[in-house]
Amino acid sequence: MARILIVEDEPSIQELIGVTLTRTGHDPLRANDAESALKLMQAELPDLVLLDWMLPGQSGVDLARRLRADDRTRSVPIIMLTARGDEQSKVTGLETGADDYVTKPFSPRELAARIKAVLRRQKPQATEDPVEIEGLRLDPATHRVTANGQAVVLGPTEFRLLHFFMTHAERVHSRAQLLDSVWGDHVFVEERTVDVHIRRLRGALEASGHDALIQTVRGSGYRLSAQKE
Amino acid sequence: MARILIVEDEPSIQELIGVTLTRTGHDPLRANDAESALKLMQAELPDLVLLDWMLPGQSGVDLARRLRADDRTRSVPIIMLTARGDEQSKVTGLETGADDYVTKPFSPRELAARIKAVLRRQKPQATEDPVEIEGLRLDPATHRVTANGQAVVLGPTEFRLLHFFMTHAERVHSRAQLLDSVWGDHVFVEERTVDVHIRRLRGALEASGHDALIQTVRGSGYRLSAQKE
DNA sequence: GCATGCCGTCACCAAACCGTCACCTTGCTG
DNA sequence: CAGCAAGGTGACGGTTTGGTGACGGCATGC
Repeated sequence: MARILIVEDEPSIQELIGVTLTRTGHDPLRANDAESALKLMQAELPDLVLLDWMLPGQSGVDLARRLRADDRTRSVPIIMLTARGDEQSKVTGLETGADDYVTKPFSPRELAARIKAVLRRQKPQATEDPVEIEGLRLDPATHRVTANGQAVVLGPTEFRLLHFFMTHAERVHSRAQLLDSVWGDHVFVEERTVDVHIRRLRGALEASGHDALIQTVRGSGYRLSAQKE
Repeated sequence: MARILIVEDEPSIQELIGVTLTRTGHDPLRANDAESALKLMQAELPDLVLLDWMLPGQSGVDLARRLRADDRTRSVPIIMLTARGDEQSKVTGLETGADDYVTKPFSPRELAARIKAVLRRQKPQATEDPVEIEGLRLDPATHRVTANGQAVVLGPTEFRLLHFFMTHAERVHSRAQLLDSVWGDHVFVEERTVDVHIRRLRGALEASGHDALIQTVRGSGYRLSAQKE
């Protein structure tokens, strides 16, 4: 149903993705590098872009930036394919404005699920643009969050956690969802680990003057909310 | 809880997995090779398959491919057990359609965690839409009920109870029906417990300005109604 | 090698929530 | 209007859930 552009230089992976997409009722377009991807998009905008982190010539990150900088392509959601375990790239990737990440090696089912989720999330659109809430500002380059001139340094995990909250504010997220979105697929940690990071993040935010930004919804999870209740 | 099929020719490992599964509240089925596994699945589909990479006769990889090629078994998630940790076999494993892999030797804890993760991903979030009625707005995404701009915090049970009332408004529900729908059919609690929760819910709604929304029908049960009578 | 920082896990504590009961109020029936 | 049945309500332990401090492991940098 949906037109999905695959930008991936490795033929076998491109093929695997293509088959998966077709089987789940999508319409795959293929490109091997950034240039041909751009050319394809000139003709008609796809509904979603699957973008490999590493590409020959221009990297996937650069391409993502270009897509985000162009008014015409800004609204097209992007899912990044990245090798796993690279903390730095995960954080850098946040700058590019990708909507989701899938770490290689990935399962076709996992990929399909995330595509579905991103496409569904498109409809309400409206917000979830840049990261700008409550005077909070995230700086991916330095892992810092500045608030009221007060800057606090966060650990990588807390940084990604806060970033996720800021791009999905007001909604309640279960520990499972947070593990999925912030820690990533294929990682196995206890759900209670989320609690601890929430606590550390709260501590950091508090130190920067913001209080009670992250609320607990008993039995359901956590939420970042602008208004205290 | 979940029926999990173990396909593993080594008895000691099969036993270890079986114990682990039972301990984590699952229901293990066992098969020693691909053929008996297929036969077992003919009878009833399991919720998940734990598949050894190496099997006598037909390898686990082949079995995975066969399961993925068959419409009937395609939806069953697969976790691969592989002896070697090398990246290549992991990639291959996922290409065959496995949802995750665990490398031997594995810790029972890791296995349990991955099973949980895969099963969790199977049923995605129930993406419930907000329900709105008579100035009341109940939004599962934020887990909030707002009335006239006033947000009220509810406990989990009260939340489910109100949700049920709002999606089944204007009808009278007996305590038995409410226990069935809100608490679940396998829970054993006194019917009078419903009364108490009704009271708590009424209190919360009253605090938000809404009064007499939930009416008592003597001898029959309760009803949520827009117009007061 | 040693120090540092981050992370995941655990043990323990506090608070929230829940089911039940006892007792009171309401409403129906004769 | 007496008597009874059904529902309302406040209180109380028990259980579950989340908060928090501490600890060991691992990686990184010196």
